[in-house]
Amino acid sequence: MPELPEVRVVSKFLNSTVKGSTIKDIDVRYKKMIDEETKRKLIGQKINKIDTHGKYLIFDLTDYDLISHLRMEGKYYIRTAKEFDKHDHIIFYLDDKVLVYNDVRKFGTFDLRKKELTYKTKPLNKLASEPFTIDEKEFYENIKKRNVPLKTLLLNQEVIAGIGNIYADEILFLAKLHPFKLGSKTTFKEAKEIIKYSKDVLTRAILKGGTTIYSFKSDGNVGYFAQDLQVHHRYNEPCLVCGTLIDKEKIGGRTSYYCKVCQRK
DNA sequence: CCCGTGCCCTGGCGGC
DNA sequence: TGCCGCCAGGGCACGG
Repeated sequence: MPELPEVRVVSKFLNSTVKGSTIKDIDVRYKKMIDEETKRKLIGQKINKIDTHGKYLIFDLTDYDLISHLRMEGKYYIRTAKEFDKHDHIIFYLDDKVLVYNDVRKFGTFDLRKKELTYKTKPLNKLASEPFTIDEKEFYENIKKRNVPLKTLLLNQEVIAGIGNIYADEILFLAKLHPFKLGSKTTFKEAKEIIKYSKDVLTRAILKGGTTIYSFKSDGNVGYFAQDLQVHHRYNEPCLVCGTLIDKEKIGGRTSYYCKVCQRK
């Protein structure tokens, strides 16, 4: 599931392949994904660049911003084969190549906004800052008043942007904080540790091309951060710090992995 | 306002 | 081998 590092990798790929291209036509093969009016507005738009915010990709077009969220399995690739894959849902016919959006689960979303409304309307209006730019004090005050587990707060994009299930587990493990620890019980020092390790993990993941678990691929190449994961998906394997077997539990509906000895409540 | 639950969707896997 | 049921996951609507 693409999180901030994977989305950065995808945007780098898109900037290197479709920046400067113009959308000549679009084939919407899964109608629910892009409506007719949006499709009409997109045709003729030039792609100036592709930005990211958290897990969102933002195509900076001539008159609009196209906000793309990959959710679990969305991916972009430049079409080379003649045949479609059954999960190719949107085909962007650019002036010089064909860009394909492929998504097995069909969970990905597209939102088109006039530029002045991009950050004033859904889905970006309530989005928090990324760990790299978030104000520590503000983050602390925010989680301090919440009676919910840290794991849930890290996954809340209105609290901090870009962290998903995999990196949330890694961050809490490195910060030695129990995923069930409540935001309200967290100290300023601990909040700062969370930010510090968020930046650390995400930066290292970006450098490795992201994490490839399940079926995430940016452009046919895999990311290599999976081998660096210290707790996620390591149920019943020894903790790399103390040897205790890693626990697995659902928190807020999300499977969470943690070391009950190293991570304090 | 705050928090928890269920839904969207499909492939993969365990169980029989 | 085949089929069924369940699980995975991000964000949002909805309900208490």
